[in-house]
Amino acid sequence: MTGEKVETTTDRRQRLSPGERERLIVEGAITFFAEAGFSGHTRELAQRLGVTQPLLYRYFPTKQLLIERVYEELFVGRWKPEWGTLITDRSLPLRERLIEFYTAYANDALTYEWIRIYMFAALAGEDLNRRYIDLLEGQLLAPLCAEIRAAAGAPTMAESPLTTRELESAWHIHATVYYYFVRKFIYESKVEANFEAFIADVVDRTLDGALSAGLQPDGAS
Amino acid sequence: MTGEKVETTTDRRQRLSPGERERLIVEGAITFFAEAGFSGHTRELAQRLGVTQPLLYRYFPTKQLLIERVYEELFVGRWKPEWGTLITDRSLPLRERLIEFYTAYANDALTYEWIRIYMFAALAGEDLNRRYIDLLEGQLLAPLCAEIRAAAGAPTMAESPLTTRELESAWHIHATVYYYFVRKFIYESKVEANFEAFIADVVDRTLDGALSAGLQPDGAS
DNA sequence: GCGCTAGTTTATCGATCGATAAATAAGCGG
DNA sequence: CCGCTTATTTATCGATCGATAAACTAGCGC
Repeated sequence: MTGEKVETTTDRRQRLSPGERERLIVEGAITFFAEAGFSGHTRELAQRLGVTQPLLYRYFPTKQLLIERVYEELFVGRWKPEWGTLITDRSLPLRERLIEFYTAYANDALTYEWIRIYMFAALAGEDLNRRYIDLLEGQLLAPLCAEIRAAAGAPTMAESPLTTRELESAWHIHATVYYYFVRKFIYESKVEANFEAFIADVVDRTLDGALSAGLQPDGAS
Repeated sequence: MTGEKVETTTDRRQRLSPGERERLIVEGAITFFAEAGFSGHTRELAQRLGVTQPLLYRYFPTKQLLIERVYEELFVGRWKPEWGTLITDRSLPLRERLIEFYTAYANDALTYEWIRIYMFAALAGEDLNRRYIDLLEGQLLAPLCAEIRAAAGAPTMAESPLTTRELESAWHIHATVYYYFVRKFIYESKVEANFEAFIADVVDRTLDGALSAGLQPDGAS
C-alpha cells in the first residue's frame, strides 16, 4: 500500500493536439470551478484532468484567463434568438409558448454548471450577471409582458409604456423557475421530481394571476 | 506623502473588554465575509477592524470557528415563531397576513449580509441551507398551503395529504420574494424601488393564481 | 504612582498557492 | 529506424495564507 503509485487511469503521458488538450482543459475547468468555485486550486484541477499543473499554463497564461474562458464558453452566445421569437409567436397559445420555452431553457441553460458558476461570478462582483439580466429583460421579460397585455386586452407598449412593477410580474415566473434550480443544484435540496408538471403548474398560476387581477400597466396603487 | 503612516482612525492601541472585542470581531466578520466570501483573508478582516491579524486568534482559535460563529449569529434562532402564528391567524385576511409577513421577513431576515452569506454557505456545501429549507417548509410553506386550501374551500390536510407539487406552489411566492433580494444584493441589479408595492403585487398575483386554477391537492395531471 | 494582569502587537513559521524555467519524452516526418 | 519538434513533466521560486510564540503596553487594583 505505502509507497506505491496511485495510477488511476494510465500512468503513461499522452500527447494530444493543442486543440484537443485545450478543449479538455476548458471542459474540466467548467466542471471543476462549478463545484469548487473560482478559489479552487489549479493543482486540483490538473489532477482531475490527469495532467500536471504547469501544463495548464502552457494553454492559459494565468488562472484568470482560464476563468474568463469559462465565462465565455458558458454565457456568450448561450441565448438562442429563437427563444425570443417563440415567446412572441401568437400562432400558439401563450400557455404553450411559456411551457415550451422554459422546458428548452431549463435543458439548455439552467444546468448544474451554469447555475453555480453564474452564482459564483455574481458573488465575485462580475458585471456578467447584470449584462445577462439586461439581455433577459430585453429578449424575454419585456416581450412576455407585451404578450400578457395582449392576452388581457390591455393597451400596447406604444400606448402605455412598460413599468418596472409590470416587469416584476414577469420576474415572478422567471424567478420561480430559476429558484427551482437554485434549490436543486446549489442547496442540493429536494425539489418536485416531475419538472414537466412543475413548469405547467407555474405557468398556469402565473397566467391566471396575471390575467385576472395582476395587470396594472399604469402602476396604480 | 511617502513614508508616512496611514493612520486612519486612531493609531493608538485600544484595550477593550473581551466581550466587546469579540462582538466587534463577529460583527466585522459578518460584514467582511458577506462581501468577500469565506475565502476572504484574515489579514484583511483584521485591517478593517483596525486591529492586527493575530488578535483574531486570541478570540477564535481557527478561521473555521469564526465562520461557524458567523453562521450561528446569522441563522440560529433567526426564525421568529410569531411568523408562523401570523400565517395561520384567520382573524386577518390571508392577503394581509402574507403582506405583513413578507414585509417583516424582508426587514429582519433578507438583508444584504444574510442573503450573501446564505449563498456562500450553500455553494460551499454546508448543510445549513437544507436545514433552513426544512424549517421554512414546516413553519411557513406547508401552513401557507393549508391556508390557501381553506380560502379555496378545498379539503384539509387531514383529508388529503400535502403533495410536493402543492408545496411548489408555495415556493412560487417565496422564491419570487427571495429572488428579488438576490437580484438586489448578489447581482446588484436594478429592482423595483417600491418594495411595498412589489410585495402587494406578488401576493395578489399569487392568491389569484392559486385560488382560480392552481389548486390541485390530489396532484391530478 | 506602581506593579501586575491580560489585551494587543511584532516577528515569524510551515504550508500552499500561482507561476516560471529547464529537463524529458511522445510521436510524426524523413 | 532516427532525429527533430513540441507536448508534457520535474523542480522550484516568490508571494501569501493561516497560525504560533514572544515581546509589549494599556489600564485597573492596591
